[in-house]
Amino acid sequence: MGTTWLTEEQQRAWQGWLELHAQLTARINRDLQATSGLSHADYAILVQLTAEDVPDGTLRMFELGERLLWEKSRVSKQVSRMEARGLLARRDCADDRRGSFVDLTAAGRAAIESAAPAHVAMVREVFFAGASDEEVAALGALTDRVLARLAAAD
Amino acid sequence: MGTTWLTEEQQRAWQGWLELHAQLTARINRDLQATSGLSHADYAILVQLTAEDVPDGTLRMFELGERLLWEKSRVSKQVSRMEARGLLARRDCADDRRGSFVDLTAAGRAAIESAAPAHVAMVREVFFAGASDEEVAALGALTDRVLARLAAAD
DNA sequence: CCACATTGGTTGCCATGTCAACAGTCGGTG
DNA sequence: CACCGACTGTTGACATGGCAACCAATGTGG
Repeated sequence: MGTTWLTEEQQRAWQGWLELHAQLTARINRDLQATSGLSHADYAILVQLTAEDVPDGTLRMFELGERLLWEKSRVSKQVSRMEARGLLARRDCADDRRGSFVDLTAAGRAAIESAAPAHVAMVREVFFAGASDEEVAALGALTDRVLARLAAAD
Repeated sequence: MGTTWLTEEQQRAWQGWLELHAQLTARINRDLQATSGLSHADYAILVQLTAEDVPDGTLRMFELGERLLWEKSRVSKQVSRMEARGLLARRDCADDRRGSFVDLTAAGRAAIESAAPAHVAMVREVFFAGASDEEVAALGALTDRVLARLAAAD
């Protein structure tokens, strides 16, 4: 007996997933770049620094990494690029002399405030428009389940 | 009146999508790399060249690009890398002297035949295990709809 | 038949991501 | 206190992807 392959339905769903993944990422980056000059990675960092539970717009490098599930080197380089563009500022940590704070600058805040409405609108119009509550719930359930399996196998 | 944001449910679903996207991609690449030394991009190319409608394991460069929805430069570079590893071979096209065929080599066929079972098993176990037919159908419907919207807005 | 747009493919430059190595710091334990 | 392992962050080497410029070949309208 041979390998168990995917059913026809699964095959289509999986291909659809992969294609959607690629197309949506491309679209997000293109839109963000065009409307605000930000990459999706820039946007993700700015979202964290303007989150409700970050009232002062400041996080430690490692906190950014934990929140975004990014490698520390990725955070470091991303912050460096954004710092060079004036969106962020590094600040030494007095308590732990290894550490660095990342502060949102006025320019950074302006950038995400300018980018967010169009980005959110795009997500709503492309991703959620026409989706029933049941579909959204099903998607949520699927992602939670798959993420749990991914985490379990690590 | 302000911007229309996402509902709580949509917010969670969207964050879940983004995280799933990141985690699943990482997992796929790690697994493929570990079990067969292939990247997901390698695998995608090999899948096309071993597709049922490609009986001779040969495609033109541009056909690979169309099937995968990849930029031509991406195809070119990917093929170069795989050619250097002996998984593929380029062959000049007699009919159109600009063109190149890409031929699957024996090593390339062996590589995907060795990689596919574990990869498919992982997809089944992580992505589809525990999913009802309704969930798979809902996912398929969602991807089709979003892809249509993405295509429409281009 | 010729001028010109189009197509197929490659290349260079830049941005980004991973991994591994490193440097400095902290903290707990003997 | 001294040591050693864990933690924080940076860097360099390398792989990859997008974009634009480019070359060569094709085909098409006049």
